[in-house]
Amino acid sequence: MTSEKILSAARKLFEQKGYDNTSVRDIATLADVNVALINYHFESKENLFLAILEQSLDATRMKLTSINDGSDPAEEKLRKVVAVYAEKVFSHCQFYHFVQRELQNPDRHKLREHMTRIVSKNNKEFKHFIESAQESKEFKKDVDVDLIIATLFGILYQTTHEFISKRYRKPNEKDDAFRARVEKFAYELLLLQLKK
Amino acid sequence: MTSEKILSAARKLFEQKGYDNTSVRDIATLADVNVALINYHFESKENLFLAILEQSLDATRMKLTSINDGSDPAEEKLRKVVAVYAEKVFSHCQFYHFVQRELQNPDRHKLREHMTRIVSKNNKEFKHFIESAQESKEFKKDVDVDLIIATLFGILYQTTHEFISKRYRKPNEKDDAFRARVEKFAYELLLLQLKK
DNA sequence: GTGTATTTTAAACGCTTGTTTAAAATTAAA
DNA sequence: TTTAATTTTAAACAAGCGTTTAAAATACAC
Repeated sequence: MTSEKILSAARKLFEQKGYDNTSVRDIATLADVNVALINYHFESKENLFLAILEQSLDATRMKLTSINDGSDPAEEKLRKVVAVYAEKVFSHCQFYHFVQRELQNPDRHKLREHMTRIVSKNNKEFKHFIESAQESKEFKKDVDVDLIIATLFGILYQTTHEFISKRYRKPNEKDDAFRARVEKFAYELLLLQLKK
Repeated sequence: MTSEKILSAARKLFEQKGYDNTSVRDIATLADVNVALINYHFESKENLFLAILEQSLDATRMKLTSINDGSDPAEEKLRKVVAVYAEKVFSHCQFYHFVQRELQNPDRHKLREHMTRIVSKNNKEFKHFIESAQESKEFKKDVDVDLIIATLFGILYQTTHEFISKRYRKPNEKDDAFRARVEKFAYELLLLQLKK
């Protein structure tokens, strides 16, 4: 019970403000528990964060695997994969931006190492999807798979920056309309690169 | 003299470690000056950062304007614009990643407001380039200009994440070879979207 | 009900942060 | 050389951080 309260408060705050800007006291206040309980249940702030990250990325990977294992044509699988990532990034954009940024912080060795390990499992699943669609000759072979994956993430992360959302958003465009536009744009751009 | 020493030390550290992870004492040590001199010359850490950001973005904007004012065909201008941004982002990737991230931190109002103002001047210059190439009928009209710009930044930021560089990089690929690959990929992808 | 483990609490610890202070040193002007 | 203004210094300030402690409260087994 206490652990769950801490986890959910911490997830909310990490997503909103990132790791550095979230203090354990913030978390304790929102979770309505004593500060010391965070260290009692999770040993450290770092451990708490890794627990949350692992939960989140595991859920994503399960979705990817299930798409991969399905019998859709590659085009439809691609659409679904893009949708999964768009959902993830748009719903928790600050959190994922933080993950991205923290991954290149040369200081926090341990945190970074652990994060890289978790993240790369998911990337592998994505790459596997494209490569098997290439083997079944649904996608072109002469493409830079890695840079295509980077392009998708790049578009999603870039458009979810709050300031850029406003800038790149059409006037009076609603959140979900904007997300749909980005999703469609990314899907079509990727398909144009991949489809034979 | 002292101001310059502080500026150059601060630029180096902000680029390496971001804003939060750079303390004024770090800066003072590297610049070999007393800590108090930072506040004496720049009033605050925040002001110091903004001074550096402004310098850097002004230089970029000048390059963009000069490309815009040149007489190259739109295709060549695009290649040059991509090169300018690739140079900027690859050479100072941690710094720009931090700027991106900090721009969406809802806490630091003042810093964010000031940064947005500086950044948006540069984005406007970029958009202006594409739109004038559309008017001269060198580029297609029915494209989502904002999302195309977002795509370029997205690719550059994404591929410069240190951990992703390693992941997306071909085995044994050198830094400059990787950058050239990304630059070419981005240029061709954008051209494919824009060219008639 | 008694005794043992687990959980929670308030308080403090040690450290780092950006900034300020007031005196000392340096520079420039008269 | 004297005076005033500028720059540099060491020290301290106040606030925030993650974490630890030792006692109090609660839960659970026998």
